[in-house]
Amino acid sequence: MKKKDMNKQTIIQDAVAEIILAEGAVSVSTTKVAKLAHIAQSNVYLYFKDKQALLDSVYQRERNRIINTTDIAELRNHDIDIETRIRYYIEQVYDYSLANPDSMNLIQQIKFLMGEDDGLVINDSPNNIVHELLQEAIDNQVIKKLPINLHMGMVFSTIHQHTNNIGDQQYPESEYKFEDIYQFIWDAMRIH
Amino acid sequence: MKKKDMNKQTIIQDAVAEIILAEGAVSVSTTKVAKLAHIAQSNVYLYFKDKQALLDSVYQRERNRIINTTDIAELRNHDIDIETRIRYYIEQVYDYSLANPDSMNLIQQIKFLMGEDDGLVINDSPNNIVHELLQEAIDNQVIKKLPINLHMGMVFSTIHQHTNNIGDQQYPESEYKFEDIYQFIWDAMRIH
Amino acid sequence: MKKKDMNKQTIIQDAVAEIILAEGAVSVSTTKVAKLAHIAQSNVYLYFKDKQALLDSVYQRERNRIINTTDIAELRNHDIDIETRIRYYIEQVYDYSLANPDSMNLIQQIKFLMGEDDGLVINDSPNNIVHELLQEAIDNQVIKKLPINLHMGMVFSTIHQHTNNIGDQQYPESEYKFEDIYQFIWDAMRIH
Amino acid sequence: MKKKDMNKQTIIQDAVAEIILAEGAVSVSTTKVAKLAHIAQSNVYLYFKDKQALLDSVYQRERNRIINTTDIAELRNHDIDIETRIRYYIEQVYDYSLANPDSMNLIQQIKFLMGEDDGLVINDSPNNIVHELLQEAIDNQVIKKLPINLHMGMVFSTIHQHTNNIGDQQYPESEYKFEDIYQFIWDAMRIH
DNA sequence: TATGAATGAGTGTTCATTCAT
DNA sequence: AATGAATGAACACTCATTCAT
Repeated sequence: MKKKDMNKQTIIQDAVAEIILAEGAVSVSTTKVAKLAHIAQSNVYLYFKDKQALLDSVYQRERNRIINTTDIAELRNHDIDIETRIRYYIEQVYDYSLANPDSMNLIQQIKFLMGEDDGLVINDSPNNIVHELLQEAIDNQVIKKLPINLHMGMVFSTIHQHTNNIGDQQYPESEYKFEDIYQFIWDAMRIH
Repeated sequence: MKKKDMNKQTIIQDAVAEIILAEGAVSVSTTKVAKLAHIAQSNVYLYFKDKQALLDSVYQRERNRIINTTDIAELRNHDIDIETRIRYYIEQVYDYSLANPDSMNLIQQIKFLMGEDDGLVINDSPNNIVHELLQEAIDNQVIKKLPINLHMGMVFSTIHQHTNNIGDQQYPESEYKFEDIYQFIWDAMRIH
Repeated sequence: MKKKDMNKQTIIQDAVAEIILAEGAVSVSTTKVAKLAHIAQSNVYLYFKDKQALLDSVYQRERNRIINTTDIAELRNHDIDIETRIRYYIEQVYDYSLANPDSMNLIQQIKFLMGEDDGLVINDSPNNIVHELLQEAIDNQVIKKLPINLHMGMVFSTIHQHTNNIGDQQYPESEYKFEDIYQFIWDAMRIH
Repeated sequence: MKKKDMNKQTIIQDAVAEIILAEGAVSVSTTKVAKLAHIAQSNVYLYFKDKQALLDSVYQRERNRIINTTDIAELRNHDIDIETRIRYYIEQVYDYSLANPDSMNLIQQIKFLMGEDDGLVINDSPNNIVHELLQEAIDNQVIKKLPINLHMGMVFSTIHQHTNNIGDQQYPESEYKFEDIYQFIWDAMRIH
């Protein structure tokens, strides 16, 4: 049993994630979580201050997964052409989203539950790098002078929609190449 | 009091809308609705079969507002250049969204609560016309051969994000013209 | 439409009876009754003081049906042999029960709801005649010296059970003759 | 306090039984049960899945009481004369009913609430033995060839009525001996 | 670390009844 | 005579959270 090695924290977080993906974030309750994690209900409060903290932690775990999976450092590498760096960024979001379709859904669900309405656009330090990158691109007149969250939101929502389409088996992954999606996004962003 | 003229149905729906916009769809409860509408809780069930029906009705009311506000018929007018029709469609979404920023948020919130994950993309008859339009555009090689919900999702999410930015006073409405937003969207869609 | 001739009282009572037979007396509510009778809920109170009065009236209606259907007078006819009169009484209960199986169930259901636990044994004036008859039979040492409600309860419960068995299609009505049932009952009552 | 030793399950079940006997099964509500058991209403759900499960458990508890109190095994002992075995069976029902008058009422009330209309005749394994016994008696022409539930219903309803009469203080227990009741029942069943 | 027991506040929903029209 | 609107009380059930052990 793999589960034996995991610590309880992780088991609980997994339960939360499972419920969110199956029934939506609204349906998460300590009762259900405990049942799914095979622990006592009160036990949840041993590992998490309250339900909010629990959801936060699941959210953060997913954020970290992204950060650890993707290579942000390169985005700051000014030796690389800015257009290339943006493409690299989009590619990473694309790869991550296809490899971890649930991850994006989790983040979206939790953000929605918490009442944040900027969709998948996340404002934390790793994303600040992206923010800087896009700001730089705007300043250098590489991409359109529009609010940065419009640029980012478009990247996320497009890729996420595409990933969900595949998950819903609307078409096979092979139907569209990265290049197709990238062209769509990049055409929007760039100055023609 | 304006409210005196309205019938109770409307008053209740307004209460629901108010709560959704202030606290999110998750927070809607018959208790709160009744309190805000200044009626007894049980009274809600005089006008709506159950909570689901209540939410549905609020959703439909918003849908109808869109349908009645926008001019779908023209989108089918084959005398008009297809590119112009798409531009016209985007313009309508843009105008509606700016004029009724809450409307989009209501729809989004209710859809989320009901567990539909295609965001603001709506699959009902008026939207089928849009669907047809975009399909025609794909067939005529006017826009990129990509899933239609990618095209539509992009229209909605971009405009909605922009509208929310204005609502959050991140910048004044005057900061960006329709043309700016349109260019962003259209560049993504069209074949270059 | 027959219903047009009936007065509302009757229509309402019919609705109550229908609900009781289909779902049990517990399920009777003014809401359901009104819906089934195609009248406004408040209208019920135009014809009946309250729910209790409504149920009482349905009960009484059934009682009267029995009284009007059966021939009690003969039971007091001392020109007739007492044993014959008892047989006649049992025969009448039997005939009525087979002809109106719902009637007995209605009475039973309503009595249950009202918390009277003497089953189908009814203590009102027409039954007092039966009571007298059986008392006379005890005094004359024709039937066993046992509480009269034991005698009566046995008559009712046996016949009612038999009727329900037929209703449940456990066996066809033809399977047992009145004589079979009568023998069972009479053997219990009489002194051997 | 005796109650301290009992576990909560039992306390709750007792509360249910008390309400049923005092006000009828219809009156059982989690609110009342909790109040009587001196616990919070929500606490009921700690011990019972739902109200149905609660009622079932009270029913089963009573069934088990009967099963554990009575001696069914002997009824199958073919070394004993069949007539004697039936008498033994009736005696056991009689003894149990007098010793536990509430028990029968509880069972009757719960069965009625659940919409089972075969009265006190119970179709579970211990009663199958009685069923077998009576079938055997019919086959051997010891008792009348009538539906078995007519035989059993008569045993139960007669004894139960008698017990209730005593409970209602219509007459003292001493007024009638078992032999009197038995004769009444047995005369009905047997072939003369 | 772990649990079961406990609870008050809240959920959606149904009910019998009243009243103005 | 008839209705629609209104309501407070009750219902079964779920929840997040606390606490003693």
